[in-house]
Amino acid sequence: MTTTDWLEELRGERPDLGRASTAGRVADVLRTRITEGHLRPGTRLSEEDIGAALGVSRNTLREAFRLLGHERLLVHEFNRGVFVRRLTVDDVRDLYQVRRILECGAVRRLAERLASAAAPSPTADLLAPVGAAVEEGESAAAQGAWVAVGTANMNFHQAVADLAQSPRVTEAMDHLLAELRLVFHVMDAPQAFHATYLPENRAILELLEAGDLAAAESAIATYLDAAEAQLVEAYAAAAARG
Amino acid sequence: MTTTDWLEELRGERPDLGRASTAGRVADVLRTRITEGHLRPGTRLSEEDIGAALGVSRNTLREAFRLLGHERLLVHEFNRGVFVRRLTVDDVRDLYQVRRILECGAVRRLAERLASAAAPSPTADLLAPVGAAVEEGESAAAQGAWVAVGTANMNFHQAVADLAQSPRVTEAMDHLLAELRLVFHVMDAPQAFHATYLPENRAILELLEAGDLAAAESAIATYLDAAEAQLVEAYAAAAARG
DNA sequence: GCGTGAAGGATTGTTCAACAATCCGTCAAT
DNA sequence: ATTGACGGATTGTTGAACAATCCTTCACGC
Repeated sequence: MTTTDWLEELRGERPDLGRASTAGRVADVLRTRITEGHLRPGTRLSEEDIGAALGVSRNTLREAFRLLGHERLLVHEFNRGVFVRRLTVDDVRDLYQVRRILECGAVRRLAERLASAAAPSPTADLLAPVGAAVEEGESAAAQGAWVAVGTANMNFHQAVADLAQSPRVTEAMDHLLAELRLVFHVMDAPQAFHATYLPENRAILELLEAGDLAAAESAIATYLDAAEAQLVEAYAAAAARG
Repeated sequence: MTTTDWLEELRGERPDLGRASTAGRVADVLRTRITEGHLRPGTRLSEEDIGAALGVSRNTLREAFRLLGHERLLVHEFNRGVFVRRLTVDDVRDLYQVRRILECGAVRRLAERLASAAAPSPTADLLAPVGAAVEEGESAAAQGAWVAVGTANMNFHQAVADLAQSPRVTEAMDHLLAELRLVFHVMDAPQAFHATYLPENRAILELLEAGDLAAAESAIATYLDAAEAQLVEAYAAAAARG
């Protein structure tokens, strides 16, 4: 192992060091509680109450709110406070519109990169995260761990977007999926929703492994269309009830 | 005009009402100075100095910094302060990677929407902003207003991305172009750079108007490849000098 | 000369307290 | 039922204070 390897490894741990910010840690705590559904959409987050509960000052808490606001998990209404975001049906449609562009675009860019390199199919290490997510989902389903099935499904699509090998696409997809979690917790049975699409994930993986990226892209598109339709219907019904 | 029309119009003015925040206005001021090149990349923004100059407290200024940090115009280094972002060559490549996905994706989504509606070509009002940006650029070039040529070019690509009719894509493209402005100000002659591509913009517009969206998408892709190559070369040279 | 380490100043991180501005619910009046 | 005024509660913003950290300088020893 050379010196530059050492340094390169250390670079990877730099983000952990920067985590010392109090506001960042507060944001982490709130983010988890939101994405895991303990804080329902529409809930108002009182500066005083939460500040007292977490033992941080209002100013620091405000910085945490800003962080989550830009991730679209919170909305900030002037002179009224911050609320856990409540997504409209139009928001859900838009999220899937962006997913179509991002996920299909990632596969398409990968295809063009392979074409210019005269490679027949993606290398195994590129697809490793995708395959891992597929198996993670299947084994979770076998054990009946439905929550884990949901996160595995998210990991799968995150891995697909990561095929673009673009830090900005990765981050955008990360935020996008966090937003989508807001929707899932309003539904009745998000478990069944995710389990439905496990076979499709494997089919997409196999198309990617076979190097038929055009078919994979098209499979993702139809997957997203179906998921959007099902989700919009279920969400509209849930929203109508309250 | 019915009552609901009135109300719908008013909804569009809601964002203007929320603009009363001091931190938001401070962020606006700083954003302009950064994107217009008055604050060079790498510059450190002292909390005390800027707070005194703008007449706001450190806490408020911090909120403004946080806002711009999430737009990637500023970088925040713990215990060291905030700096105007200095983009690496890899950042430039990534920005163009995302542009390819977003702009081409927007056209592609538009094509699929037209196909499902059995429409031969996009409606005129959809392409109006694109056409306006093209003419804006050409008339600015005729008058030698090179700065205006640059903004017109940005408007063109923003308009292309807006074809996706997705609020999130619009916002992402907005932030992306703001980031790119950081690069242009480091170059020697950004004017000539933008002027080169005026004819291409018109060609893309005509392909869109003709309804040949596949050709338009491919034209955008080659445009972006060329622009990226030229920009990366110029930027690397400028970065090497200092 | 050169790398090491300590002292000092400057800047940021965080908290606290205070006041102004704004919103929300209540209640009375028309 | 709508309007208008009042009062409590919450947020917006400020200023000051202290701890933690970084950067510079300078002296020291090899």
